Amino acid sequence: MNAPLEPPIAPLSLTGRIHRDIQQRIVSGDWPAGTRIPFETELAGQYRCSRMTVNKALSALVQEGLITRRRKAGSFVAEPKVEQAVMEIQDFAMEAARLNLPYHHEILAHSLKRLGVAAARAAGLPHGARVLHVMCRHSIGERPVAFEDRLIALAAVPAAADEQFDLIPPGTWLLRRVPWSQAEHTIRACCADASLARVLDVKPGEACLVLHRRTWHLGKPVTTVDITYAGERQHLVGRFSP
Amino acid sequence: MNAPLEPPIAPLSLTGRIHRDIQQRIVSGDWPAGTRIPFETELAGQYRCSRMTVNKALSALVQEGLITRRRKAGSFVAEPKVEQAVMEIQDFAMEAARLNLPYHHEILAHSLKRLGVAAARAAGLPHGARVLHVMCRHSIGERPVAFEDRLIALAAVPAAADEQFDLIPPGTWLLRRVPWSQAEHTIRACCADASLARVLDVKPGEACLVLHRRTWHLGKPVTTVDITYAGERQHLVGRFSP
DNA sequence: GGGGCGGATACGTATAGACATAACAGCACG
DNA sequence: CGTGCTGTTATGTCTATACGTATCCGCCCC
Repeated sequence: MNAPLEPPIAPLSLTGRIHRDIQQRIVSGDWPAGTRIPFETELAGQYRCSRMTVNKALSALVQEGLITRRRKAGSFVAEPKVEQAVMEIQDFAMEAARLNLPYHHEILAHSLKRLGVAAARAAGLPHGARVLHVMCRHSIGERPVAFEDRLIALAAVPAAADEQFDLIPPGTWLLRRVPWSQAEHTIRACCADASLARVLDVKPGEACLVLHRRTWHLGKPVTTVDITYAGERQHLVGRFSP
Repeated sequence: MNAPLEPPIAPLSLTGRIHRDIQQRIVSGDWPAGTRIPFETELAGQYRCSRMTVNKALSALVQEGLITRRRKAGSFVAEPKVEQAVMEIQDFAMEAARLNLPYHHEILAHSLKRLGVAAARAAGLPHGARVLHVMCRHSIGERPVAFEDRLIALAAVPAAADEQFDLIPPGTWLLRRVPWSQAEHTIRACCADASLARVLDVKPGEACLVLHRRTWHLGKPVTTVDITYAGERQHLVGRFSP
């Protein structure tokens, strides 16, 4: 069922054509939300194919959230879930490569500790949990672009205790080694205080973007990170379709 | 094929079980990226079902981006596209309902105009295009939560010219009436200047989150909006899985 | 008039079989 | 030695059929 996702150079399969035709009529506004689309049997007649072929196309549209289906009632164009957007979080190294500038990071702090009560609650970890605390600055060219403040739960990632992160930044290291099954993002704005301003080379009081991310694996916390982007030089971008 | 997305209260179909089993092994890290998953015929044997049944489950996994398939070679666990996150943008009215507080909005400005050169470029519209310019404040309870500054291209949405937006805020109105096929988000931080501080009831200089969204329909711009969230009271949250 | 019942309907799921196609592997021939 | 042919294999696609099941709609009876 990946045909409709690929460039339509290859001659589309029948299922793919049905899928594309209906998708076009929906996104073009031809069939607004709530429209009842033809029954499986009707479509099967129109395309001179079996009901299963139509069914595969419609099932794919359900999976994409474009239609909903009810027994006996029929298939209907779904309400657009516009409030969901695919947000692409920047990878600093990639961003630097795109700008043709060198990327580097510096480890500012690196310590093993046990969490106090307040810190444990903030991180969603049990009181006294052993964690690795890493602080790190990312730079593109000569300008700092972000400050990263991260806790890694050693219960979930024991190997992190032996890692210095001097060659690979902690985010990249974790992505490569640890699977994750759930995550949560929070994005907010804050004003840079004196120490943050110094680290990021911005004026004190300048607005910064803070991305807070918590990651779990099979219900157990893996890592908690605050990434503070340097002032108005940085922003997050996302492009998406319904 | 929507079974695996629903709560598993209903007894899962065979296709759904195969789907879930494989999905679990992938997200659990049991089968890391690149692992070849059993052939369709093998799985059909294991589950004592026909190849079509397995095929439907695997097709759904392809659509979700969890696996890739190559003829003759087999099916493989895909590289995780971790940098994609589903970001849920808050709907003010819904947020207010959740807090059991009244929501209301006020139209602060409402004018028909033609775009100057600079404004047209910023909005991605042709110079001289007729637009509706609306500014609006959203409040939950008695506190303002966001300031909305929106341009609506009348070429794409002629009906907007006759709408006062006094009952329905412009964002909601557009969502209900106009289909869209592409959008772009930019999130950045800014410091509130004097007028913004007054509108949002925050201290001048306080950091605010700005969500800039441009929407197209069939390649033609529909609307451009800046939503400025009131200081540190507001933030964006997203929860997601690989 | 209204409430319950049953039939018709449209989707949900699964089967078995068929042929097409891409790709790999091994063999043979130049 | 490498190049091309061919057979095997796994997926891709489609058909025809079957039965389950939720739901709608209209009929009938009270």
